[in-house]
Amino acid sequence: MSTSGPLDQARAVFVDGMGAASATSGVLSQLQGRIFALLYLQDHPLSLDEIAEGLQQSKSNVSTNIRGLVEWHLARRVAVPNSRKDHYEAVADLWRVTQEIMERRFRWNIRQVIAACDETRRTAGTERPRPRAAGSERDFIEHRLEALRSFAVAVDAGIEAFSRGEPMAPPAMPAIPIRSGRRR
Amino acid sequence: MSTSGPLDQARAVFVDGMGAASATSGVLSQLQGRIFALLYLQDHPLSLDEIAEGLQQSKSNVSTNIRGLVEWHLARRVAVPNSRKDHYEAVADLWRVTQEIMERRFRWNIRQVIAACDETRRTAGTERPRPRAAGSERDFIEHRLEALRSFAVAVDAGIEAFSRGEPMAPPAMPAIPIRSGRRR
DNA sequence: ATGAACGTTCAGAATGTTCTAAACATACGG
DNA sequence: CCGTATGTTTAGAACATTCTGAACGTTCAT
Repeated sequence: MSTSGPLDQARAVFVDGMGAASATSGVLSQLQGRIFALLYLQDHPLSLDEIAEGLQQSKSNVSTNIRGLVEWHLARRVAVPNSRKDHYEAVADLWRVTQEIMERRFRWNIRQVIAACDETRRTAGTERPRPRAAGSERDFIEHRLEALRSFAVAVDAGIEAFSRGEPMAPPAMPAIPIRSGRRR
Repeated sequence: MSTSGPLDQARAVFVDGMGAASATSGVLSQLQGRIFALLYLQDHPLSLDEIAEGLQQSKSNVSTNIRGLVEWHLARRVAVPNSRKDHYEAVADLWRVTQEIMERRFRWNIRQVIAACDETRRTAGTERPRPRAAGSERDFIEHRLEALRSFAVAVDAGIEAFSRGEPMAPPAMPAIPIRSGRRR
């Protein structure tokens, strides 16, 4: 068993650091961050058991958490020739992944805000044509809702620009030699 | 007591919607979102008790949660002339607030990633000059760390651009009549 | 000084999340 | 068909977060 060469030690540092970052990211759990980190510094796919053993977690916990990673397209399940086990590798194209997270997490979130504004306006506006003397207060609310809504729309557009377009030199990741299914 | 006009009903919808959005934002708790929503649609500051009553929460809970809102500069504590109570109002300049959140939350988070890369590199590199025959693997790790690091730096710069500069028409919020310290 | 009006802190209850081990399901080699 | 190897589901334990009411400290009017 290859216990703790200096490279494994480095991996441990990375796993901890990325785990901490993930825990506060609002996107990934700490464990998902740790799994990703472990995979990311590996030049070959790892099996569930290897991951579980490397992170000192139960297989079932790794299994459920890795599903999230695969859904976010941060990891990929790959077949390894002479093994029946599932193996996983980190996705190398971080830009693509980031786009996806922007789309599915942040834009979705900001659209919740937009939807809240719209729904509120509908409630405030069409409840009755002019139920009682509250003209000015109603206008104030309308104004604030419009302000928030247009702001949210602007942010949404901004995220889209950042995500869809190529805002600041997508790092390109020039062909790392991954050797996706190797072994033997 | 002015229980549930159509405007209050609209506020309730808004409070729920923003609460839901906040709960998944990774920045604010649900209750913080609800407090902000309540304040945002009010043309005058509210006291702790008014907030607590409006949201059906204990004063202490509102007290602790509102502190976070004030720290994020989403709400402001204001003095109201003839009352000893603290009063709070929502901040209207959402752009400013968003900048702050970008800075303090997202950029800080991405720098964690950068720091993790750097620390890992230090661990992998200077542990010993060349401890044993693992040349290629070490290079692979170095390469991946550099890829992630430069990506993170690019994203960091992107957030800064989005935040510092004026990316897409900062909605401007043209002078809403707030009547900050009104009453009587 | 005294007491009423406030906001905050704190201990514990209520709720939610994360983790484990065991049961279960599925495929595969004999 | 079996039994073994494997991934997934599930029940509940461990842990964390959120909420409440009571205790506390401060301020202010009397």
